[in-house]
Amino acid sequence: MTNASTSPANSSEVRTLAERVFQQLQDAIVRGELAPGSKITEPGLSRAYGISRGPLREAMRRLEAHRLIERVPHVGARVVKLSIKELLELFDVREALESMAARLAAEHMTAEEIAGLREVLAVHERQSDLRRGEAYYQREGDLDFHYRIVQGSHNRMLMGMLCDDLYYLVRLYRTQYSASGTRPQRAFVEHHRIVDAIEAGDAELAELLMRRHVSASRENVVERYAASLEQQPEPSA
Amino acid sequence: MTNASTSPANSSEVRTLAERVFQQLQDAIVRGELAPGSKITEPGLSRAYGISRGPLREAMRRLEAHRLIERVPHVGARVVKLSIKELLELFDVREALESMAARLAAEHMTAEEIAGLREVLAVHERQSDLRRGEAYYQREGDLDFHYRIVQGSHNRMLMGMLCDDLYYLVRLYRTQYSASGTRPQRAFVEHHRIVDAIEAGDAELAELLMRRHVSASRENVVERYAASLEQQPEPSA
DNA sequence: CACCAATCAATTGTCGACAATCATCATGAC
DNA sequence: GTCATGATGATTGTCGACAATTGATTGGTG
Repeated sequence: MTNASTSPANSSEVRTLAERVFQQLQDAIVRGELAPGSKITEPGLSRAYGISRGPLREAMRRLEAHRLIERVPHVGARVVKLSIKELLELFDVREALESMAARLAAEHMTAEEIAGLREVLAVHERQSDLRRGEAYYQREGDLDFHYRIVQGSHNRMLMGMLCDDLYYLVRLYRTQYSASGTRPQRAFVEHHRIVDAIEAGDAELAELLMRRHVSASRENVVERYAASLEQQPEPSA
Repeated sequence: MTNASTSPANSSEVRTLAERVFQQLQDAIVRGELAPGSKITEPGLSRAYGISRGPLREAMRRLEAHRLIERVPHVGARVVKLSIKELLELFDVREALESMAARLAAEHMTAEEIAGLREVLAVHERQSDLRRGEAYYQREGDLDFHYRIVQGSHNRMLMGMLCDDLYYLVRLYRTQYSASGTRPQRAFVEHHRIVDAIEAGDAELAELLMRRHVSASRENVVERYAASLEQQPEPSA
């Protein structure tokens, strides 16, 4: 369940129309149903979802705040299209925030939370054994892992930034660049070592390992991009 | 000018009503004109600013996204009131993001930007000499300093998070807790050392120094809070 | 006297319509 | 043929009104 959130109204009843259509749009964007860079128009979405423009505008404002769409006054809005530059920026921010999260998790995580974290890794491993090529569970499991560590930081501000904002961008990137299994086995051992450090209460080590983990993931993206450029050089736009 | 922002429409003409009232409200909250914790109502603000509820709701949505107000569906909104816990959370996030910003600044800052940074310190020093007790310029200068380093990171995502969101919360805290000169002289030498590291292109050192700098500021808050508790212990609420 | 329930006022959520602004396309001049 | 210019269509920004939900007040009861 990567859909967990820190916001109050979530899997429980969604009180307002704007809230519901926001979640629907968020999902549609992250899953790639709304193509990145495509223009979205208020009357169009209003008709598509059968609601008025009022709640829809509120939903779009929230999407803008979460950096999933970009708006220009009097012009319109389009779904974000992560450039390679922005993608690397995202990884730098993740490196900063997630390493801090790991450090705080090592200090504040409870025994139950650590047990749950180990369970995620176990499930993860089972699925990784069963279907090696199938990367979907791998990917969702990866986010689940990071999710739990952020939750373990017990820092609500950090949780909001990562779980409510950045992780949706990460998922968007994975669909946009159709990034399949991102170095599964290496990431796996790194995950284990991070949990070990957290369980040992070694904040500094947990922070360092998480930092390397995200950084390695970033380098992986750079390599993939360089390879894709070599194979199919894009025009010098 | 700490009012600079990364958003496109800024000091230039503000195109839309919602944008304008958003900035006005943001200013009013940060300056403490709207008391922390006070309830704000749509018809009330609508009358006060002489606009309809439509643009006002959009402005409030943006304020909510920036964590300056808290909304509950069907109930209402109130100005945020930073608890000591949330304040410390804010400092942890700042430590993570600003140390990363300093590191990136050491790698990417241009000669002109570094010169501008030194100029800020010089102005800062002059004012600090002139009026030692007067902390206002000190404070604004402090934010100016941090501002420029974040800009120097050349990471737009980082700039958005820190300059558009967190720094407004920092200013809100300073008015809310009426925090006067936060250890001016020590912070000053720390600033100088950070610039030295950036100018030398020593990313690791710049990161470490910024980290300590923010961490020390955090400890200062903890001490002040402990002292205030001692002097005037609050009920065990 | 304390506690619970129903009514009521106020606020929020939603809707449809009008005005302002912008992108497009066609027309004409150079 | 190319570029500037004006009309046109659509979209965004703004407004006022109605419906739904909440919190409080008032009245009654144990």
